[in-house]
This record gives sequence, structure tokens and C-alpha cells, in this order.
Amino acid sequence: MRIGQLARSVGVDTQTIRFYEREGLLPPPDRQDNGYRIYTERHVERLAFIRRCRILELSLAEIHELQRYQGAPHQPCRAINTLLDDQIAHVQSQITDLQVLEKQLVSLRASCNDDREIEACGVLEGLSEGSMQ
Amino acid sequence: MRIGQLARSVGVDTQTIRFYEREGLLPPPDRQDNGYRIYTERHVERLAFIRRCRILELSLAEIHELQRYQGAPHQPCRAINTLLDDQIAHVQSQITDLQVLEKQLVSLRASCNDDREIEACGVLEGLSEGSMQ
DNA sequence: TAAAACTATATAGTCACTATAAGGTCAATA
DNA sequence: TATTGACCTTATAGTGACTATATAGTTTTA
Ligand SMILES: [Zn+2]
Ligand SMILES: [Zn+2]
Ligand SMILES: [Zn+2]
Ligand SMILES: [Zn+2]
Repeated sequence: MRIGQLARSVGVDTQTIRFYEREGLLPPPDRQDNGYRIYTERHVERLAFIRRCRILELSLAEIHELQRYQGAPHQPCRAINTLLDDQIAHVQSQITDLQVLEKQLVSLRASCNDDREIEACGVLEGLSEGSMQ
Repeated sequence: MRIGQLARSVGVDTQTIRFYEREGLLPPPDRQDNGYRIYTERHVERLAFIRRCRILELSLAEIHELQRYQGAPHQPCRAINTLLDDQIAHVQSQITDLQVLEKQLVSLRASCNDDREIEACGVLEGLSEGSMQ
């Protein structure tokens, strides 16, 4: 199949496919005489793997790492699980940070109603004073 | 004061200060004969304002918008409050997304223990199969 | 006097794409 | 047959908010 069909079947842009190839995440496919890339079913699976990893917000470097592990099937999988543990910890700390942020924003928002002049806006006042960290 | 002292007093890098100046967030200060930037107390306040906004993850464009509002003190402040409401909504949706992500990651992680070979790793299996969205 | 610490500008790198430009290829239509 | 349109190619620049590097000039300290 050509790049457009691969793109449609996995749900990415053709540019993204070429980008992954340049980054070494997708192996360079064979070319037709006219230079067009020709992909196989294995490329579909490989690209779908990448997208599933990206949905989980693994970085391209981490995906590369996973791909290297796939090439060494008889080694212990601890490193893979650790990679996932790290990602979980990362996501959890992001959630915690955002919850703190939300509280700050809500509290700041509560310091004003909609019927003031800008010079009396509680939000702007809160941002201008050093009361925040 | 010179740029280094401003940087230390607000807790940013000198490069960041020059960057904000280029981006139009900090007014260009006077210069000494040797070309060194000289800042006043007003610059300290202005920079601290920017940093407080950045802590709340407002974009530089939004901060610019707030600065424009500060120049029109007698207009109603509704737009400022709306800007904050948008930011709150944005943060809340980020939290929701991350919570979904966390669940997916934890569930994937639960499909493997540490004592397997890579070819039998439940995590890698989960990523390779189409069972995920 | 020489070294350390500071300042200046300009330019490139980060991340994972996304957009744009400028052109080559192919099948179907007027 | 000419041309339209959909597809493909490469190369280059832009996104956001910095951060790093290179190169050079200035001030302060030892
Ligand atoms: Zn084995
Ligand atoms: Zn207000
Ligand atoms: Zn007034
Ligand atoms: Zn495992």
C-alpha cells in the first residue's frame, strides 16, 4: 500500500509517517520505480504500535526504547515495566500539580465578579500583588 | 539595577528577561553608556506579574492581553474574568484527560509482573494488540 | 595585571509534530 | 490531447516558552 492508505488506516497524517521514518521509529519501506513508498502489513502494525504508545503519552525516545526491547525477546521485561511505572508516576505528579493549579485559579477567580472596572478587578489585583507564590 | 540583579530578585534567568523584552512583555529599559540594561522597581513588578501569570500557566499571549487591559482601567473587567474561567476549564479538562490516561496506564501495568521474558511481557503485549483505543 | 564575573548579540536546539513551497506522477475526463 | 485532480516527492520553516551555545566586550576582584 502507499503512504496515503497507511495514513488513513492508522489515522495519522502522511507527514507524520515520513517524520517517524526520519526519526528511526518506522523502517524505511521499499520504493516503487517512481519513488513512492510501498508499505506492508508489518508497517501498519508498527505504526499502530507507535500511536498506541503516543496515546499513553510515551515520548518518541521511550517508544524507541520499547522497540529495542522487542528485538531482544529473551531478556527479562523488568525494564519495560519500570518504564511504565515511571510514566504512571509522571502522570500522577502532573495531575497533582494541576489540581494545585486549579485551586489557585478558582480562588483567584472568586475574588472578582463581572461588574467591576478593570482598576478594581480582583483577579488583576491578585496577580499584581505578591500574595501568590 | 542591572539584569543580573533583576533576574535574582524575581527568580528567572537573564536570558528569559531578554526573551520577554523581545516578545514585548517587558518594556525595553534604558541603557548605560556601555549598553548594559538598567532596570527600575517598576520592571521588578512587571516581571513578577509575568511570573505569577506563568505559574498559573497563562500563555504569553494571555499575559499580553492582561497587560493591555491594565492600560484601560475604566473598562469593565468581564474579559479578564472570562480569561480566567477559560483557563480553569482548560486545566480541568487536562486533569480529566490525565485521569483517563492514568487508568489506562495502571491497567496496562497490571497485566505484567517483573519476572517474565520480554516476549511474554504483558505490557508489550497490551501495546501490540489492538485492544486499546 | 590577570582572572573571574558580568554583560551584549546572534543563532540553534528542545518536542512532536504541522504547515508551506515547489515540484513529479498517474488516472480519468473534456 | 490537454488538463484537471488526487496523489506522491523533498526541503524548509513554524509552533511555545524557553534554554544552550558561541563569541565578544566590560567591570570587579584578587
Ligand atoms: Zn524465550
Ligand atoms: Zn474582575
Ligand atoms: Zn474608574
Ligand atoms: Zn513485563
